[in-house]
Amino acid sequence: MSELNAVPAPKKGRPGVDRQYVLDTAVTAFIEFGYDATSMGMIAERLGLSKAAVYHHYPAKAEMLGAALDEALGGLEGVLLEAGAHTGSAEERLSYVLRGAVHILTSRLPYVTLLLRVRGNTDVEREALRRRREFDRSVTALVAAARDEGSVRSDIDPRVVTRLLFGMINSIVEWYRPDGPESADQLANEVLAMALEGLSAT
Amino acid sequence: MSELNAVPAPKKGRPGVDRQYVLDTAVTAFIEFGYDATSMGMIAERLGLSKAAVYHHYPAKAEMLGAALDEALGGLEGVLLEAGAHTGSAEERLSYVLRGAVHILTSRLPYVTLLLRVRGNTDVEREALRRRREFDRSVTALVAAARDEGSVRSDIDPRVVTRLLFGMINSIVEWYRPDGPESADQLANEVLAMALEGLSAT
DNA sequence: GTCTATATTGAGATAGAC
DNA sequence: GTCTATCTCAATATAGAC
Repeated sequence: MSELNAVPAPKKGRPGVDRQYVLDTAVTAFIEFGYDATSMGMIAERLGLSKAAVYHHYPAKAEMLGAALDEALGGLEGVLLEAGAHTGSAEERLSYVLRGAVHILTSRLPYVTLLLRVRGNTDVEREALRRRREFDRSVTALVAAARDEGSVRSDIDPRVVTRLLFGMINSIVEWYRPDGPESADQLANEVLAMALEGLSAT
Repeated sequence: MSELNAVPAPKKGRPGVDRQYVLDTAVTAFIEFGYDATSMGMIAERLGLSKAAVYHHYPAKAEMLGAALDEALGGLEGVLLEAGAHTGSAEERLSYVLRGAVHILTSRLPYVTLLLRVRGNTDVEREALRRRREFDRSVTALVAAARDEGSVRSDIDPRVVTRLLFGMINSIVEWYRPDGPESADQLANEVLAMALEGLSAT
């Protein structure tokens, strides 16, 4: 994955920008102003280009969104695949998924941020929501398996548990900053601790 | 507070709609399509009125948003005031706030949903964010007090704890439906259990 | 690969009649 | 309290030159 907010257009040869740089600039603006409120003119201005030049790289605003959402979903689906390859207990696989989700969330922060704001008003958004629901279903199955093992509390519906867990995890995008005082690993440890053991003093 | 999605314009005398009905119709649309993507024309259409008639009730689209956000923030600030009036331990006051937040969230669901999507691009939104941050600060202080009491874990920064707690709580707006199988009280119990005790089987 | 210029659509908001 | 008609502005997207 590329660095977002990188220095201007790190290209050799001809001046101008590449697709990735256009995408990251657009994503940054989408997050700042919201997707709808971000005009192609604003993206063009940030790139130092005309609107028409932006359309040369992406044929529509919605395709930029689609490319960004695919980065986020691909990462999360990858974590699930890796967890499925493990041979340990359901609890171990669940922990792996939760930690992996935090990792994807921090390493692909802008893309996941965008994914979590999608509401499903266009085809691109609906397809992203479909993949996200599929991810949720898989995690819910893992929670149910861990409950059947006896390693996870059984007094709350696995669907509710999963939603609350990912409510906690996903909220990280609201405040985590890669240049902040906290490393991604440290954050993942704290999130796992809160999720597994809760708030109360032991 | 009024019922959202109520039956059409429950009014006596002249036909026509009142401010509250206009607001609730607008809020429902804002949630469905996003604030920016919702046009005054769409709101008018749902009301069975012309755009001009909508402007008779609210002088601007932003004022509808402001009124909705005030409903949400007023509720949360009220919980904080009530908690401050209690004389118990910090832990008890914190539990009261968490439970009260879940209650406001479910009883004023559309307004809180809107609040949680605000990004701060207009004056109305920035003012709402300011009040929300103030609320967060108060809760963080309560978490710190509970930690000093020894009732809350001390290995994680109170600010991180507060953010994760409200990440979990706020995520309820993404899936809770008042007509669903779960009562608001039952949900509050489950959320408190997950927040305090965590996921692991005891 | 980038530009200027423009076609086209729809937005928020207002005027003034009924 | 509601309407029709309209103003003004900005959006997405395209045409065609360089």
